[in-house]
Amino acid sequence: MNLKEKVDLLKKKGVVLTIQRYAVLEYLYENATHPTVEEIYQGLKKRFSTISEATVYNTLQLFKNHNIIREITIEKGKSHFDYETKPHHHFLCRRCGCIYDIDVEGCPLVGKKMIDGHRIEEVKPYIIGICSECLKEKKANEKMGKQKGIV
Amino acid sequence: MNLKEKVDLLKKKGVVLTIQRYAVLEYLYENATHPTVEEIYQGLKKRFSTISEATVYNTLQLFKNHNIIREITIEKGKSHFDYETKPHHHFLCRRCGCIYDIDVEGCPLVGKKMIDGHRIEEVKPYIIGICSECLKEKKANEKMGKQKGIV
DNA sequence: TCTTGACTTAGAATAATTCTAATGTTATAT
DNA sequence: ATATAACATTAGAATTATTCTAAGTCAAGA
Repeated sequence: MNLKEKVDLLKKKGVVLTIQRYAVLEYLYENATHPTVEEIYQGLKKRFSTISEATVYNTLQLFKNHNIIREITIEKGKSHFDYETKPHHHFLCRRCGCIYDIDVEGCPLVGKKMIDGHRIEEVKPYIIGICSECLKEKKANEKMGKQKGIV
Repeated sequence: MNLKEKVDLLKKKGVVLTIQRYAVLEYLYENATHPTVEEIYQGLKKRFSTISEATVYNTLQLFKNHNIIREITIEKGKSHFDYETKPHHHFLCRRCGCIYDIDVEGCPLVGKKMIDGHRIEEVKPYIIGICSECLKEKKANEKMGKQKGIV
């Protein structure tokens, strides 16, 4: 869904789109890197010097409740936010901290409504490891004999 | 793996099993409810009045690094710990906060080593919703006309 | 214009976790 | 058996992410 469609959807739901709220949504749209609250806050402060962290928190919570964005909490104590709401997996690189979107073919949970008698509302499949970029680097370093292995 | 097997495994790895460390492992073995650090700490304080939260944190970290236990972080800012290390899914009830173990048949990620060029080390599939117990309660309340629906 | 209610702000409060420095314990080599 | 070094534990301080609070700001309708 593009930015305009989400804005229209929010308006239809009766959500007041203040300048700060629009800026948060726009930031997420333009930064598909799954930013944290702090990153969003720092990014917006450049344009809105008086914006407060509480507003960023409130706005993200508001959008989340309207299913306009998704919250990702792979590492404890740090929330990331995703403009994309279609179900997909996330890969966290333990080395560089980057989060990648992953499409897993044939996940039996996608579209499932119930499991073991429990009602499914949301599925958050997180994968943790070392990303392709870091693997490349590791290999290069080993060739040069600089590091014996990062692991 | 039972308690004795894990204790032996730790000893073989050269980990000193102090009385506090053993107590943490035993607590997890006896409480399969995915307790938080606070719950473990409070539980152990009854027997070891001087145990410190830092020790619980350190010990859990130590066990985790040796793949003796697993850490679960579904909700942001709260870690739960699991004695069971075999790959399985977790279901969090948004209403009562309980965490259930789930066996998902045919998950294409189980046993997979690589995805999109990234190296997989751990898979954490979290499912969020309303558990069967809470669904029952909800239904009962609706019948009695007490609540219109909890959602 | 005035009022009302919702939004934003700055800073305080809270909660989970980590750090620190002092103390206690254990294992090893003599 | 003892000294020593290495490691573990403790209590409390510090840090970090998040939420709360109270005051100020803004916008829409009477």
